[in-house]
Order: sequence, then C-alpha cells, then structure tokens
Amino acid sequence: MKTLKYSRQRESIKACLMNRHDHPTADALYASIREEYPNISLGTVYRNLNLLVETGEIQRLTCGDGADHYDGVAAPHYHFMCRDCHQVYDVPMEVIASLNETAQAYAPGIVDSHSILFFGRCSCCLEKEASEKNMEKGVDKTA
Amino acid sequence: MKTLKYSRQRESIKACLMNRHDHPTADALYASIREEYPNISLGTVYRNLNLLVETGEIQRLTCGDGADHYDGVAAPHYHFMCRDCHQVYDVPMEVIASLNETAQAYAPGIVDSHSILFFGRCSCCLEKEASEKNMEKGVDKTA
DNA sequence: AAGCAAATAGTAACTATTATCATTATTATA
DNA sequence: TATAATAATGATAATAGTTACTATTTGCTT
Repeated sequence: MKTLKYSRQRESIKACLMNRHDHPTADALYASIREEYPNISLGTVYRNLNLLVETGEIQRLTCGDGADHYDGVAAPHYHFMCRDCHQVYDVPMEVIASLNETAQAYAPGIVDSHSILFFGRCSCCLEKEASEKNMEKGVDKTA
Repeated sequence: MKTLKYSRQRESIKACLMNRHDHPTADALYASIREEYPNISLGTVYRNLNLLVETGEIQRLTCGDGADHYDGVAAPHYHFMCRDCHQVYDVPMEVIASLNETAQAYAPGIVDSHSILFFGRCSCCLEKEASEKNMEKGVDKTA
C-alpha cells in the first residue's frame, strides 16, 4: 500500500468541495480551483477526487446526467436532482436505517448500503417557467 | 410531434429487453441482437433505447459503473448492484409510496419520483471468493 | 404506384474520464 | 542539511460511452 503525500492541490480541492454545497462536477470544480491555481491540470482534479472518494472523505454522486457530481459531506444522506437544470440538492431527511435490512430479504446477495435519488423540478426552474409564461401573456409586472 | 413508424429493429430491441432480466447495457444488448440482425448498427440500438425510454416502455438505470443499464420492466421498482461484477438485479420489495411525500418537506422543489439503488456483493461473487480462498488453502474438494 | 417522413447502417464527432510520462514536490533518512 | 526514494503534477494522448451526421432504405398514406 502506498502512502499518500501532502499536496496543496489536493487540499485545495478538498477545501473547495467542503465550502460549496452545490455538488459540483469535476469540471465545475476544476473551474473554481483554477482561480487559485491557474495551471492545475484537469487530470489532477480527477485523480484527487478519486483518492478522496477512496479514503471516504468525500462521496461521488452518479445522477444520470452524464457527469458525476461530488459531495464534500461524507455522511450518508439523500439527494434531489432537478430534471431541468440538473442541479443536485441535499435532502436532509433522516436516513432510513432499516432499508438495507428490508431489501436484504429480496436481494440476491449481501446488501451493505443504498442511495436514494429524488427527481423533480427545483424552485428555481419552476419560477423561471412561471415568469416566462407570464411574459408570453404580457402580464409581467416586474419589467 | 413526429409519429413513430414501425421498425423491426426497434421491435427486436424491445422484445430482447423484455425477455432477458439482467438489465443489460446498450452494448450487451447490441451483442444479443446481432445474433438475429447481424448488421444492426450500435447507433440504432442507442437511438431506439432512447425512444423507448421517452415513451415510457422501458427504463434506464444509471448505477455509476460507466454505462447505463436498461430495464424492460417499466413499472417502478428498486435495484441492487454488485460492487464486484456490476451486475444489476431487481429488488422486488414493495415501492415506498410515501417516500416522495416525505422528501417533499425537505426538497427545494417539486418531487415527482425517486429511485433506490442498493449496493453490496451478489451471491455469485461471494461464492466465487469463498471457493478461491479454499483453493489457496488447498481444501478444494470439487477439483 | 408515388411521394413523403421516419428509420437505418456506417461513420465521424463529442464528452467524461483514465492512462502515460517526463518533471517537480514531499517525505524519510543518512 | 544533503540525499535518495517515491508520490504528485501538468500536459497530453488514449479510451469508453454516447450522440450526431448523412446518404440510402423502409414504412405509411393517398
């Protein structure tokens, strides 16, 4: 087993992910970090995200929109993805502790964890749509 | 809105997916269908899978192993993925009808559906590992 | 049978991610 | 503190999964 060595890039990636709560993709994180380290490589971002997932310091979210998202909160919790803008949000409801056990009775193997992803449309997109409809009708009072 | 026209390729893709219950990837499905239609194009498989997902006849499963999986059973149900072999299995437990409503109180938008994915190791891989350990110890009675 | 729209096969292009590699940085040790 | 060992980096090439493009074929309507 090889031992991890300190790297300021890795620290920066970790810190950046801890500070933002929008579950960015590797690419979005790369854009953020480039403000501090203008010539960090995208490969470095990916490599360190993988390392941090392996050590359990962060988690990876695969939500089906093409790119993986990353979450600086390692503790298990659920997520909500907007079908329109693909933004991922936390759903701070209590984790259903009994669920693995329930599934165990139906699963062909040993269940050790689960993830729940909720889908729908976020308030932001709902409001945007509402105001667009009003615009069409010519009843936009905010203009 | 453009009207769908019959195509034997699409029927074949649908039939193939209905018959097998192993949640194949597009590529695996392509391999199967080529036995009947040796020169079907991979693009045709993808295009039709997308159409069938849009019409709600099948569902797409994104489990985080790189490629999307497809399920010929359109009705909502949960899945289990083996961490080792990445095989996806059905978990025929009852769907938790109240879950969307519960999450609604915590989600920043309108929740209309959810997916649950269980993780662990399937019986097949567990057995394989057990027999490999026995082989190492030289206690393999099956040889 | 004719005409039009949709579907196809084949292939190129694209996106997300991983691998490679020469150079640099970090840590352990003399 | 100098040195040696090795992990990490930036740059870039390569890969995997998927989508886009296009000329041709197929299915449907009249």
